[in-house]
Amino acid sequence: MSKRDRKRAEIVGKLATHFLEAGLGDTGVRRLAEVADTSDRMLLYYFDTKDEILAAVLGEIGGGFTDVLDAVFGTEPLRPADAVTRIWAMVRDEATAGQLRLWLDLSSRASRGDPFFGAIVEQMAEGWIVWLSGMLDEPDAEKRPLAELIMSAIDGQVVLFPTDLTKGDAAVAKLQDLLRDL
Amino acid sequence: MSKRDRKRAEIVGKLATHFLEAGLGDTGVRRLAEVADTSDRMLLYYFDTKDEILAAVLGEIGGGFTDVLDAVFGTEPLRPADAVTRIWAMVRDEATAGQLRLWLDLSSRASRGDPFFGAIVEQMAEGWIVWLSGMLDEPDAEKRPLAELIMSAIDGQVVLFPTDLTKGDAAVAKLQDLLRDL
DNA sequence: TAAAAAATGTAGCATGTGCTACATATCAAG
DNA sequence: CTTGATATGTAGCACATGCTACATTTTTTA
Repeated sequence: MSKRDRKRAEIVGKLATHFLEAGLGDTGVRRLAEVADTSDRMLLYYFDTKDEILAAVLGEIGGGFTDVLDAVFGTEPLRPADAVTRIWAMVRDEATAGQLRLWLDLSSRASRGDPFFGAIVEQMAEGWIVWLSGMLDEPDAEKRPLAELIMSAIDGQVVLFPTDLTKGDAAVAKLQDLLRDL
Repeated sequence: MSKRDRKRAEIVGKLATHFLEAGLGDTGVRRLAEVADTSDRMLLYYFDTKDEILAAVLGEIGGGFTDVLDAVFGTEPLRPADAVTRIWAMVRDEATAGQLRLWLDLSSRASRGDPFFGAIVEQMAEGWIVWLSGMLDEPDAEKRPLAELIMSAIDGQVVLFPTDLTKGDAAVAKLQDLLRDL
């Protein structure tokens, strides 16, 4: 691995950690440089453009995310209601909150028409959905719509109650009720 | 009402309309001035600061929001699956898309801890939920959790598929399936 | 060890931002 | 009509943005 590649990986790692903790926030190159313990000059030496930096970092976050999921969950099949229990517990956990905040940030930028963020969100959403639908103990034809419903209901809590996720408990419980009859 | 107050109201009105149609987007003073048919010089003559402008506009939007909902829908009771049909149609409509985009914007800012945006989102979320639960033809105890679930599932589509809401059709259909057995 | 290549610092450009100083124009009150 | 307040245009400041030109140091290679 060339020095360039190592440096890029190091920078991406530091920025990914920071974004997960602090949300997307200020993405100015001078600020990114601070976070990565280098100078803006060097950032733009190792990367061609600011967008390339963000793409690399968000790609890393998106890619590493399903690993996290696999680590937190097993890979054994789950009944839908149980999957909801697990995912909701994870989302409610403060350690995961940064990722959700980040997700909201990305989506809102994507929905403003920014094609760069649009592509990233699409990729991440697909990752979540494929992962979850693979775990569901249901007929194949039902897996994907169910996974999409569960993911959207969970994400919806973040939109609806961004300042206090506990308010989402009732809706999630209701979803589990409905899913238990499957 | 002084001329100053009238001018302020006029500006706030134009900006609110624009934000509801186009999302928060570019909030630079020069752009806001264009939208409000005036100059940046005049915007900052009638308002002390850019933040004061945004506060006034978002306050206006938050306050008048349930009126918009009542105007679009009637007030007759609906079975949950039918409510989903109507709301989803409304959200899928391009004319409403801006409101959702705006909501996403506000939520993402709120989730970063900004108390001003937090309050607005809370107000809007509560408005939607109360409005929807009032329309549901269900036992009282079930109304609110159901309304929250429906709203969150719909909002979740916007987070999951910000660039192409049609992808949310399958999940919404699944939700309707589950609700039909109630 | 000399030459070539890679890495890094310094300074700055062009554009965009929120906001303001200053000069005028318009209008109401005496 | 004069005068003072209100309203509006023109120009620009100070700072932030992504990015780059140029010089210099450090490392690699022959």
